[in-house]
Amino acid sequence: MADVQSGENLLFLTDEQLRQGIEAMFFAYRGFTADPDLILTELAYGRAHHRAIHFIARRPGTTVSNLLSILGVTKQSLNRVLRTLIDDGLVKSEKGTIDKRERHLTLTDAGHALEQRLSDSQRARMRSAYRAAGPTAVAGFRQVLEAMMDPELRRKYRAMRETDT
Amino acid sequence: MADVQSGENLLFLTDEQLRQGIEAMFFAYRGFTADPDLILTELAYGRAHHRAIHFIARRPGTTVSNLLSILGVTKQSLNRVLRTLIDDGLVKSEKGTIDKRERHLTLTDAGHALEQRLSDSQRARMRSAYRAAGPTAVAGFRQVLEAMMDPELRRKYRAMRETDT
DNA sequence: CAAGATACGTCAGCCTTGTTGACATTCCAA
DNA sequence: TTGGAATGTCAACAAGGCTGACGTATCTTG
Repeated sequence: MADVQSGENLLFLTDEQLRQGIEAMFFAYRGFTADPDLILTELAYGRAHHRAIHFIARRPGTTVSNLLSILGVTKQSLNRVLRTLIDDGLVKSEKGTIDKRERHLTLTDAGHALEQRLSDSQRARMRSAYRAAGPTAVAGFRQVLEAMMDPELRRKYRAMRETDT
Repeated sequence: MADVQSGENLLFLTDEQLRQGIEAMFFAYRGFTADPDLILTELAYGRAHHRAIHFIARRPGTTVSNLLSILGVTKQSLNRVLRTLIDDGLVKSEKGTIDKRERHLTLTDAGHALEQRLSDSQRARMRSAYRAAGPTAVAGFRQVLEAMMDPELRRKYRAMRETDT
């Protein structure tokens, strides 16, 4: 009985099941990025710009180094992207008043407009996937994704949730 | 009553919930690729090599054009990767016997060895995430991911599952 | 059989986005 | 006042996408 039970419960841990999960992640991520990518291409931006815009929108006034720790890229890489966004008038960078070394990043009106377009398109797909799968599935989806993150990123992810739901 | 019910059922569709799902995908995908990336870096390969190896292992004897349709890249891009894998003796390319225009791709022993290393490391994380979240969550995870795919890729994903579970 | 389509390879060049390394500036804090 | 942190920037490089063009077998079809 214990054998049968554990056998049944662990079926989802076979190598085959795991591999299917891996492939599902691969294919789903393509869908996940497909819609914003269309908009970005049209504007000669890339995913890096999207990511920066997303997290600046999420945390207005965030600093460069905070953004770096979330995105996990080098400052040179981020800076190149920020440079174009600032020059194009989508992002505003302001010296900190408390700590004047820091730059606080916010979206301009144009930045907000683009952010809205991008996240609308991405949310549309998410919404239809959520709707198709239902609330229980969505809860499971979130649980597995969270368990898959590196601890450090999970911490950041959760912190981002708490502060402003 | 109908209002309350639909309100409750649709809570998982608020913009905030959707955005959290989007961020979860972003952070989880980083974890998803982190472990194989370590191995690949050490061998001077990239994710593109991993993807090719994965799907060749999954479908031994697959053709170049089939791989192209799964990976969604240009033949030039794939060819660059395949070239190095063939030259390094990880992949074997053989003219088709029925249609001699086709090249059938298989892994060599060395190719299998690397594939094993890569997928072991990726499955380990998957397994621990699955274990932490439990079977119900995993079912939901898979459902949402499938619903998120482009229809064409969902077709390919399902086809890959059916043929050899 | 001739003509067109298909599968594949390859050359050349371009872009985005990541990397390392080096160096300057500004400013906080001990 | 001095070390270190936060930021910006220059330069060079690589992976891995892309387009366009061209060539060569090999099927397929009229």
